[in-house]
Amino acid sequence: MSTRDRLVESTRELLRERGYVGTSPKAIQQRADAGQGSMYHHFAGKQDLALAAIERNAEDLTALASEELSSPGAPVERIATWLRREREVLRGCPMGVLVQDPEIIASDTLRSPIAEHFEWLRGRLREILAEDGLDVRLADTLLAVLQGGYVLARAANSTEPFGDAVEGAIALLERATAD
Amino acid sequence: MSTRDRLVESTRELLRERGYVGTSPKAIQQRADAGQGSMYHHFAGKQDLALAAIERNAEDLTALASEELSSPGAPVERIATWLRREREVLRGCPMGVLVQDPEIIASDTLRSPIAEHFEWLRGRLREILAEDGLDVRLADTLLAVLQGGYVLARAANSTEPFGDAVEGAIALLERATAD
DNA sequence: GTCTATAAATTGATAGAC
DNA sequence: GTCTATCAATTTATAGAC
Repeated sequence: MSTRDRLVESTRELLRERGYVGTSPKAIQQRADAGQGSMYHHFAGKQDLALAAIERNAEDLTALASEELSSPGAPVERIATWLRREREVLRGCPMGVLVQDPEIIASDTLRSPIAEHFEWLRGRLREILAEDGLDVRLADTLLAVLQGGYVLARAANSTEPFGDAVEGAIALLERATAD
Repeated sequence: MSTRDRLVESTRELLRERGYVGTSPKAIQQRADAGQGSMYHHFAGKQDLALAAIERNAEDLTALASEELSSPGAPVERIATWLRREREVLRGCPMGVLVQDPEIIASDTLRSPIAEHFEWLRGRLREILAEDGLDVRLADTLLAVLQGGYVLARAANSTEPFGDAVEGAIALLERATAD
């Protein structure tokens, strides 16, 4: 992996672990085993690195969700497959955590790619819900269950609330479909 | 308001706006119009202030939810009242945002009061769901919808996803009750 | 491309006078 | 109780040699 790539991967990890405000250029360099000069050669600064990390996050997460949501099966089955994907819940959602960071929210440059990712997911879920004639607002409900599940799990320091939240939502959805 | 109280209120605001990592003692003092010496007289340091702020958050939020969830009306109606309470969505949940902060998650002292608050809410919701014979796991689903709604709203810089998530959840719940 | 030096500002306290 | 001084460490770079 190139120095540049190591810097981006290091930033992705640190953003997830410590947020944007809590991540220092120095920490990024150390984890990437790169020097100060090297980092500033490849990137203009902290924000530039964060942008690259967020864009790579978006690519990865879009690819995963896209595949799950397009698999064969009934609409609700595909949604359940996506919701039940194994996640490192206690580490937080790579995108969701960022949205709580004051400096990311204050910067359209950094917030936009995150907003676009959620917007894409929402659109894809709406299409699938519409196949079954379900209320398309449920796209936001399902996304919220996932993001909120992470929050509850971290508060409790346990993955249990995440699992319960997801299973509860799937059960409600199945009942709504059985008409 | 006493200097001590102003310091706590100042900390509550800053924790919500900027998180724990992003909040400096200096900023707390300036917003509270208190000097350095004054702050360190009343509190042992940043963590001590955060603890006081979190505890006051918990008191306020518990009082609000307690009242809404105990109002007259059917179980699902009471839950809907609580979910539909007007919130300053784009400012984030005073408790939920904190849970994404690396130093709060790393400190049991700071995380515990937050965990207890969610635990209390979960228990209260379970009691209410049980009244209608509903799956008690839905307590976590509903809490997650709320917390996730905040996340989606902040990502989109719009309150719309929050409203859709909540209304979608209420609609599902009403349908599940109509048996 | 990578390295070292330098730096102004901020962070989170402590010390001691009033 | 409140104030000012001081401080070691960190933050986020920039400059310029190699």
